[in-house]
Amino acid sequence: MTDLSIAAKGKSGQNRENLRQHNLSLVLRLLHQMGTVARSQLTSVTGLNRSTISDLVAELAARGLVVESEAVLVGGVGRPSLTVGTATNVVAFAVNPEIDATTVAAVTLDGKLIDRVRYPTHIQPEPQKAAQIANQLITSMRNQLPAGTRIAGIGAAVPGQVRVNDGVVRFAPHLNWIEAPFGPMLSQLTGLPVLVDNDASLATLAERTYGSAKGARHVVSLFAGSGGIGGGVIVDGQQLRGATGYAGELGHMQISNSPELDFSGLPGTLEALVRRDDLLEVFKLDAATDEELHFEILKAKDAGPVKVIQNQIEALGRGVGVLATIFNPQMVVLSGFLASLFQFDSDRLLEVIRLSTLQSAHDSLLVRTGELGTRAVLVGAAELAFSNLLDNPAAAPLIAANNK
Amino acid sequence: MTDLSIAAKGKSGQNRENLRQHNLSLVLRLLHQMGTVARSQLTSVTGLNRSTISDLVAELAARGLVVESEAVLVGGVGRPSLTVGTATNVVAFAVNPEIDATTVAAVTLDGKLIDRVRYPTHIQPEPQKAAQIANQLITSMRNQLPAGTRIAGIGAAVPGQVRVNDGVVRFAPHLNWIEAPFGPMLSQLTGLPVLVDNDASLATLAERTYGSAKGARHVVSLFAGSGGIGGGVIVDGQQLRGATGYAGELGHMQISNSPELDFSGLPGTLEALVRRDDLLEVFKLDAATDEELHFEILKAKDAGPVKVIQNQIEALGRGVGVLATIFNPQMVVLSGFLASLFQFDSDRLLEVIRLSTLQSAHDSLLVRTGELGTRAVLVGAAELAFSNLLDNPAAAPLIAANNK
DNA sequence: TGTATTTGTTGTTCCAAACAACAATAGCAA
DNA sequence: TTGCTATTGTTGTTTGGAACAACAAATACA
Repeated sequence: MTDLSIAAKGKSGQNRENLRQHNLSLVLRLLHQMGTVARSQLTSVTGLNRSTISDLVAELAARGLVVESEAVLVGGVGRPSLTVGTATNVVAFAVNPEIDATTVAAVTLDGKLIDRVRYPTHIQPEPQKAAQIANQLITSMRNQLPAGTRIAGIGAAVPGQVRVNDGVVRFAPHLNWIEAPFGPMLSQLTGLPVLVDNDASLATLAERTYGSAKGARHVVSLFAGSGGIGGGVIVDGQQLRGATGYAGELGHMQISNSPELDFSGLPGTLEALVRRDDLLEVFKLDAATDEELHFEILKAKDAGPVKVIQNQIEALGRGVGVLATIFNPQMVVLSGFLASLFQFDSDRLLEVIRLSTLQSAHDSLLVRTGELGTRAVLVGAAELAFSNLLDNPAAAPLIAANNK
Repeated sequence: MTDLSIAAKGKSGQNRENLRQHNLSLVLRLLHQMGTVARSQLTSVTGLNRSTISDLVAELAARGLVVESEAVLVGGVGRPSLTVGTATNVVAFAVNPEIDATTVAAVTLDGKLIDRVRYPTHIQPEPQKAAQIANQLITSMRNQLPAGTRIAGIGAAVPGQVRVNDGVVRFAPHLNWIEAPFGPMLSQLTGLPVLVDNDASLATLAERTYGSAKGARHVVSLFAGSGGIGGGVIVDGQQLRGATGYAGELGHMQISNSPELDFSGLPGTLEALVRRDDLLEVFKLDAATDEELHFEILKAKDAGPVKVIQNQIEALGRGVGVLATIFNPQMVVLSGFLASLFQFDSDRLLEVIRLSTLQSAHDSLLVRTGELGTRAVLVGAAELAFSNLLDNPAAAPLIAANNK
């Protein structure tokens, strides 16, 4: 029998439950993103009736997800509208294993990073070891959270290719992880639900929700760090995931005939041509934070470093041009030392981008730098952990942080 | 005030009307795609109740969009299920202006191409001229359609960059059209609603609905013709359109340092490296149909032609690799003479693709040739014309084809 | 021939959103 | 201060559409 593509995502008929779920989700997402809104705004934005919004907010409040305050936003005629905000006692944990450290953070439902611990490791941690570290940090954080705090889950941001469905890290070159079931491991240890995705994809999500791409529906972003160049794409408001979850590996697209290899062994890719290590080398640095590298780049004057920077700008511009042509996004967001390259000579970078982009797609294109810095990955990971709750506020389980 | 990104698409709250519309749309789409389905299948696929399906089908039947037949699909136990199919008297017109001809076709709601006329022109037609030709052909076709036939609208497939919102062709290099309001012109002449999109995007849509990518949710396709290389992308079942509708111009992505220019003036792009004209030249042909070129390619033995073909295979492989890495699609569909290149040496092409694709994304990748040939563009254009009807079966207007 | 199985049909129930009427709270003008 | 108007929240009722239940119809099979 012919397959039914349209309904491929399962039962796609909509019934009353779906409808209620959709509207609850919509309201919670709006609050999650905007922090605090007048109830009257919810009616005008959603197009739903006043009494319906009243009902929806009441249900969310009964579930402890939102709080109604008597707050008075003065100004207009008429009865002042009540103010609604997300509960501050619902949190998610973010986990970010890296080559030299594993970081854990706690983020509230309204996007505030309230706790953050970085646990340095001397060598790259095995998956099991990283999961143990994360578990310890999370356990300690749970106890420090105020009484009554509830946990939505854990989001893990991994610098590598992740099978999003089952939380298995297929290949993380810097961590030297291959087919590592990091999500299941961490879930086993903590007893909390764990979702895993690529770090750059999650940082993109954070920039879209809270950062320089806030509210944009079509975004391409490039994140650079010691682990190479990662990317993320937002298509019509949704993360691009692809058939098996590996989409958005923008650092690995070939843009040149150059034989230089990237960390995954592909030649002539963006990641092979725009390398942090090449910058460190020409600056004669052994290691450097992003901030240190940023200042080195901006104050570069000698011919050697300038030449390396200029070459990387050319390659970056080419890459951005290709992506802008393919995706026709509203904006491209550059983070990590890519933002430093942009600031070093934004005119030239924009010119290269223009020359590599189909004109139609270039007309409306914005190029920006990321706002969230190192918070992006963690906030994005928490965003992932909240996704179940945001999709289905009535059904997603919340777990008590402790028994204070 | 902060903008409300989530609700950016307008009122996104769902009420009962939306719900009914969604379910009607779902059922009609299923029938549209599968042609004929047992009613019991509709219940299992949609997850809706038997009586609800009964009600929905009855409403669609009352509107003349579907037909219930007593047909007996024998086999199973139990009472045989009624068969439902789309009405055959609902058609859309497809218009495809090209450099040397303007083609018009009539396609039924179940995807059958029932009429097709190609009107050759000696020089590339002005937008106004092409609209006039299309109008004449459509008027004539309308009169030949059986009594009672109703028209959903017109879809135009243009070889160039199209602003989908308002039907303006921003730039079509081969037709030499710049900022041509082809959609409004044609709508004015015919009195029918007209939607316009890029030809390759529409062909992709057709392959997804009826061709070799039938039912796939993540597809990248490349179409080659005399007008260069176009592309189309399906992301999670939806066409990739981008912020302003120009996304998917896959022929214009730079994959090499080569200085050769494509038809839009960009160097080193896929279109610049994989050129139909180069093949014609090495075969010493002045002009050729796709079929003639296909045979020339497959029987090529001399060093000269073989070298050109091999070079193009290398470039095509590179391009496909980049796209597979970025999108992680289920399959890549190649059409036009790209399919001929594939058949000439599929082993080598697949090898080049493998070498240019991130392994994770390559694991599950399928490469196929298009099935629909020259019908793809026309069927896709009709698909576009049907989109309003399929999205909202209860509200989209249908116009009598004639007054027989 | 009878039984189990599946589907279509009809009348009823149920639920979430809309609606209507009214109360509450603000600004503004006399 | 006192009305008047404008806007929002609340409460009780209505409504539309999907689910449900019971029954009839049509098949395979023992």
